Amino acid sequence: MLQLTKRTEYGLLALVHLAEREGAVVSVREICERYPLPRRTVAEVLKELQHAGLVDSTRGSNGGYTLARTPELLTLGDVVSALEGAPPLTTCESPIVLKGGGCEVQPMCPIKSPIHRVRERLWQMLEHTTLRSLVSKTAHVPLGAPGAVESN
Amino acid sequence: MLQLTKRTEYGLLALVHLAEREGAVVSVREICERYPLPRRTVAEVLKELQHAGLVDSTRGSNGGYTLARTPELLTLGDVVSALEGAPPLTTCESPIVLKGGGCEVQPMCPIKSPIHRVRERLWQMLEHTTLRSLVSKTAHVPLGAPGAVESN
DNA sequence: GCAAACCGCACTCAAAAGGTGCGGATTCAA
DNA sequence: TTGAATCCGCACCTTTTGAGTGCGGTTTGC
Repeated sequence: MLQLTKRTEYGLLALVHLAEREGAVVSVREICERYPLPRRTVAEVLKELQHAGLVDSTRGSNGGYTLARTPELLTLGDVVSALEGAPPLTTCESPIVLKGGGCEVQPMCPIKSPIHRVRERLWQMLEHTTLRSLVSKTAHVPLGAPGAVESN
Repeated sequence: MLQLTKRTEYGLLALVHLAEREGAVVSVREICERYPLPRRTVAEVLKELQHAGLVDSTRGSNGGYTLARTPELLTLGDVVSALEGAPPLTTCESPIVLKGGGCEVQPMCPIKSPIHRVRERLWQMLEHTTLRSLVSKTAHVPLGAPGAVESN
């Protein structure tokens, strides 16, 4: 499906919240008090984002996460590629080949190259959408009412 | 995943082949002799495309499919929306809402509107990619060697 | 009549996505 | 020093979605 995964949504929401808190160390708990998301899954996503170098983690009692870069330098492309991998968009390269030597020999199957163009345009779009542009227009909402999800 | 489904690939390949044959009635068998695709699944996809009005079908012995419109008027967006449905890109509208009234009351959750922008741009891209642009640059290859897949 | 093609329901199988159990390590503060 | 809050990491389960097939039927041309 041409759709972002829930994990990517969670990651975006978490990053938006981190950006709103501007450098503060933010715990998973706080994020899940702001948004009704499953705590464990969000934690896993943050961990992946940390491994990808998008956020830094602080362990211990007052630990949590912070953005590793400014929101201007964090793009949707970074998030998607960290959580879903670079998008192949089709599996054309692997199984589907023209009979009698098509894609393999002559790298110009009738469908592959246009799809590649679509993919590249999509990818450019993702890479030019910064986290800042996802935050800037929205008021800096103070912490909302508590109530995480894990307890369900 | 930010990726087209195999069915969409099959549909595109089939439509490209239909376009190459310029109005001829093309059977599923012929398509599967051209590309090593599972016959039944391709048939199912063609059927869906027919229900969506993208192709016309002819029943009987020399039956098959033809394009319902010229390749200039058939877009990637038509194909994707016929086979995958209009892309929501996120499920933001349904389950994820800000606590204490966010998306519901004030339709401006910090993540929804930018995602919508991304979605719309992607959608525009799909709608401006015509089947013609997927075919034009490739030579009109004559029928290749036979050999469908169903027999596997 | 027979073969080739499309039609349509429903079903199975496999892969992906989403989420959780459980124990551990680290840090802060009382 | 003890305990609570936090992140860490592996492995597992459940649900959803995607891909493909069984099987019988209908339509059409030779």
